[in-house]
Amino acid sequence: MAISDAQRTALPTLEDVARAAGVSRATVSRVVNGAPSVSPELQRVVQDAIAAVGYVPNRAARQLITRRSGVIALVMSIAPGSAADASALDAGAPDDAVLRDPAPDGAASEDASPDASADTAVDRVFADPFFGRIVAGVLGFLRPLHLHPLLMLAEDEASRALVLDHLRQGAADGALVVSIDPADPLPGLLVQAGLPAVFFARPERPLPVRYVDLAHQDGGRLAAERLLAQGRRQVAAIAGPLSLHAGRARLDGFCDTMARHGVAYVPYTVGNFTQDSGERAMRELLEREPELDGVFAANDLMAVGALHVLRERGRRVPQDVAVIGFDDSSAAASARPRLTTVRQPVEAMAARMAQLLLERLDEPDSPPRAVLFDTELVVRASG
Amino acid sequence: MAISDAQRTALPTLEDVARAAGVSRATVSRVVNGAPSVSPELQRVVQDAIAAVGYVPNRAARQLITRRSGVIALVMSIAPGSAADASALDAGAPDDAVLRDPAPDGAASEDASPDASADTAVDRVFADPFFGRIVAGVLGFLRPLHLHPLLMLAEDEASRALVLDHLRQGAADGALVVSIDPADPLPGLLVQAGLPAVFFARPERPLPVRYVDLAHQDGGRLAAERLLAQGRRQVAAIAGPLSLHAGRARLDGFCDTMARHGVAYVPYTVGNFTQDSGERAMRELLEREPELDGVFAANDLMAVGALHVLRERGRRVPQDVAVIGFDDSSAAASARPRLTTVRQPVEAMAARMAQLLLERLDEPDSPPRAVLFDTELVVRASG
DNA sequence: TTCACCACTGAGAGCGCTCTCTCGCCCCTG
DNA sequence: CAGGGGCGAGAGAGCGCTCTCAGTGGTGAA
Repeated sequence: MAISDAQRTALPTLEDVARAAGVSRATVSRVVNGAPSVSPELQRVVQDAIAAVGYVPNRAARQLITRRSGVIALVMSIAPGSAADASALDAGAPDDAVLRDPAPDGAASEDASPDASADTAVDRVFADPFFGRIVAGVLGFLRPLHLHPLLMLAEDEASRALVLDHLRQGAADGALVVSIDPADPLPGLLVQAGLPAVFFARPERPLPVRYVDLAHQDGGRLAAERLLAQGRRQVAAIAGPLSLHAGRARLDGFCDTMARHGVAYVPYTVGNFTQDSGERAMRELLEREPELDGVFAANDLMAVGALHVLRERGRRVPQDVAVIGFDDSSAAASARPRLTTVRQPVEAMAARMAQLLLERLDEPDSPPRAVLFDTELVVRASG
Repeated sequence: MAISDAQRTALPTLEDVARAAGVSRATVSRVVNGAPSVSPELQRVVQDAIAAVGYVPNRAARQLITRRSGVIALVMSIAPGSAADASALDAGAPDDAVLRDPAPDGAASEDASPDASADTAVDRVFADPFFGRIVAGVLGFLRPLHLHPLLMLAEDEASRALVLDHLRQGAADGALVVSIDPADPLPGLLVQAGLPAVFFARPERPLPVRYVDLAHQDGGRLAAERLLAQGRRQVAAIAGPLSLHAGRARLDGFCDTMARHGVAYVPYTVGNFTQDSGERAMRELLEREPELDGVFAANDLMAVGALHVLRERGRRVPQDVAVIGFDDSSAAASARPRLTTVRQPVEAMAARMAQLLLERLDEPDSPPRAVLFDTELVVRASG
């Protein structure tokens, strides 16, 4: 990895600007950084000189002394063998067949896929609409502040160490961590290293950290109330992994509310938040409870899977069976029938997460705080 | 934005390690950077000292002299009023209704969505599965090299300037640019500024740049051949924006192949790559050609929209009408019936794009090159 | 008039690292 | 045994910036 010499042709420095403007380096620096006290005339002169020589400040030099990089790490943390034990599933439908184009007609095309991507946990993370929403939320908040997120992935011992090192080296001023594994050691490591971090969803093991989270239980309640209001009494649930707070709480909220209204028995199956697992779960539930008239899935992807199976089995939605999802992801609106779902304001949560980190950066000694977001029921056609 | 003083408690520097090891700063530096010539004993001593004092190199100091940040910018560039003139559509189905939870039961929850995100072009970009695939591909390639992508968004004059400034300031060594607007000035600006950049898809206006792209036309041909092989002759197409090369070429490849096989008339409608536009297009096509028996959509999202409309209209897929999509995105596999589609190896393309950038960084004077990827037909159930 | 006090600007010391240059040492050769 | 070559290590000069501290000139109060 050589040095990019090409246009290293001596970019202008503060010194150059100072010379051009006939002032000192310090004065130019003051102007560049929103001068607290530089006379208007000099300010003009310096501004002109900056424009004339085409000066841009060198981030590295600035960071060296200010100890601020102006970068925020966005860490997607997925430990292998995690709650998403989905590795065995969905590796392409069995009926898939790839017809390779035998002879590209003359074009100098190159088939350059060296390490053909196996469909790993990693790919699944980025394929989930959840990821895009997080990014959109973070970016929306950071952009006006002229900050940018550095995307990092932690999936094993090595990459976790790398993330920690990068942070310690000052590659970023702090980390926004989306951890989707209850046994993930990263949160603990970050705290231990004293690195500024804010989490999406509370860590599974209690830690004195800042985080944003959702009133999951309440979401489950909303779904239950909706089904109850429709007179559904033979309901079932497709839960998320019970090792995750989100998985347990959504289910609990649903079941508790049902129980409170006299529906004591709520059969459920555990999925892993993928569409395929939703399909499997729905099949199993129909097997067990052929008469069911309502289903609550702990996320939209699983709900969509349930929708497919119900259609395949000739059940009409919502006439025969009502289906309620969770998240209000893009999948909910594009499903047919459109999915009634419990909204999780992911973008707003992600934005808030970023805001919490900046607060922590500005006031290192402020006590850790958490922000809980409320859910809403988005009523569409499925239930 | 004050300084995070908390643990600024004098991180150990090279100097400290040198003292601890009883050697000079230079020697420690050599060891840290894969010493070309340091005696094994000394190496051991230094390594131990590094571990003992808990040293991590300071990136800023290093970057200041090496002029390498070890960061790659990943720029999503969307000019407003672009090909995706989707602003008018899909802003929530009209039948949506939000039931706000009136009284959260006591919990100290906070409804903190200050700038409630309007569904902007930005959100749409990140909601598209395409984005996740790009990220996954880039990350897959960069990660083993211990490099990280800095995510930037360029959507208007101001943010474009910001991206350019950041690059000039050395926030990143180069840029990977995904530009989804034919009129986007960013590619030109980057070239003009002499900044290292590689593009996903060729710039609409010819520029001497590196890029990866797809044999779009060939993909259209594959789709046509598939339909022809099934004896479909009343075919139609849902095209992408014709202002984009991808939009035109996919359509051209499809129509040309049809023509070559005696199907001279191929009605088509232009969509904007969203599911909604696919639905609208399908409705229009059915209106115009009630007898059609095959549809080629320029991407999977639009194909899924077509699927919905066909079902709604009582057409069986694939018995009555065959549907072929493009991209082989997650939407294709999760649709019902599963979507036959032309695969675009986005992950591999993104990885290659990153590789091209690193090559450019290593050899600034190497001539711009492009890499074209081939398509494949992925046969599933829809056609 | 004198002195304290601003308000503004300049000088200079580093931030932590890399890299060139130099030096010392050992080994090989004539 | 002297001289040359090569290798390993140290010294020191910055990279471009910020920030403290000192200095200058002007003003108002004593």
